[in-house]
Amino acid sequence: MNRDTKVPQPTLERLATYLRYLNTIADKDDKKTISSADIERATGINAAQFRKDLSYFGEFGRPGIGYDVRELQKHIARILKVDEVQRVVMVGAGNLGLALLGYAALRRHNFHIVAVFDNNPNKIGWRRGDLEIQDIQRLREINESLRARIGILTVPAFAAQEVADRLVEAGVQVILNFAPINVRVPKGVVVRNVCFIQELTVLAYYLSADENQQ
Amino acid sequence: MNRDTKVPQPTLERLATYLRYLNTIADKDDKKTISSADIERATGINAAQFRKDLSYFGEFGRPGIGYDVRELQKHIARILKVDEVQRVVMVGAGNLGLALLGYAALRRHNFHIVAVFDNNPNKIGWRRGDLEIQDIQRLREINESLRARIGILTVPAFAAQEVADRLVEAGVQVILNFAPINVRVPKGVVVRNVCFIQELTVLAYYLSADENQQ
DNA sequence: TAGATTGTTAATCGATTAACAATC
DNA sequence: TAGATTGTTAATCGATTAACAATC
Repeated sequence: MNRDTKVPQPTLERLATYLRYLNTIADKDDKKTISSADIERATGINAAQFRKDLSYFGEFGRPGIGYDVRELQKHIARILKVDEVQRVVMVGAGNLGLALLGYAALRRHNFHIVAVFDNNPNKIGWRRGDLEIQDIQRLREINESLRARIGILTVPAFAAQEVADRLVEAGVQVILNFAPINVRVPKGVVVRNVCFIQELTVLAYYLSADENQQ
Repeated sequence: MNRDTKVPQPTLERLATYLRYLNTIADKDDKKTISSADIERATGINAAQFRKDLSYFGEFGRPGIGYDVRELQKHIARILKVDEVQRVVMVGAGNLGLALLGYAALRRHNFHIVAVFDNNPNKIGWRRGDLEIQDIQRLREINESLRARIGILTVPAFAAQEVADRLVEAGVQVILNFAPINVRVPKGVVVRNVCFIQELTVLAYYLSADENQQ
């Protein structure tokens, strides 16, 4: 065990990967038990790495046997706090925001979008499923009762910082930011950025040199 | 300089970040020149890190002076191969795919989506802007003339592997995968995964312990 | 008991950063 | 010349992985 050591970011990302994999096999329950070597085969992540990652949180396996699939699944879900519903507020009801609203997998993974905000008067009042797009001005007020602690930011870059400030003010503790800009937040608030363009840009580097011809 | 050493993945990601920042300041041309210390202030990335990152590709600055903003911008764009139009094919015309099609920033960054495919007969034939959704069966044939080398995968997880195979077969060299699954590809093909759920899951870890109350 | 597999320590690897001579 | 800032080397830091005693 390893408590009080800060958990490395890559460990958390891998935990999410293990969990995703466990989710896919937990239903077809041909296998009750799984070894770190199995995990390596399935995910490509080194078996020792897997054991080390878990060691930050406790001992979940049995020497000679392996790990009980269901149990491990529950443990990791618990560690990552996705074992119960997490309420999410979204700001930005553009193309991307609306697409995310329609993304059923979110709810399946316990992330429930409980409110959507925008500043465009033409959009405010629209319904989308069982949600009504609300005025961003009312974010704080409305989240007082909703108490969502996760925010999703799908506004244009120029508006991102201001909206991030509002989210923090409304009690949001972690933010998933789709705007291509680094927002500043107070200590204690965690931001992760998702940026397609950046991903595509990294990929473009790997294109072979002969660009347009061939 | 550092040629022939393999460029670390984090370096490429940071290059994309520098470029994004340079893009934002290149227009307001109050500053002609920028130092690594300026970069650190703006992006949070260590100044030595910045200089080291560039050193993999050449010498772009002048001691005592710094870097010419425009020049540096051009150099990095060139390194990342985003200095000219890159054609992109997309497979999967669901919520997410259609949202990406409407994402103007893509084109602004030289990524041109030149074709969209789906396997749903109800969708095939639809128009979206100047693109018509085409039958996935025709991917290879159509890309023979389009010669896109970047693929975007926005299909459900269960279909992702098969579609990835088709993309590779059609000459795609790099894939941006939005499906929550690790697709296997031949050596030489590069895949990057974008997975909201995974990002949200990592974020959930950082939520303070008292979950639903308060 | 013999075989399998864990959890953890120690060794390795790679990435980050400080320091500084070179140079504008 | 003095001050600023680069490019690169060397030191530091942290993450990955191999090895193995403990244990089912």
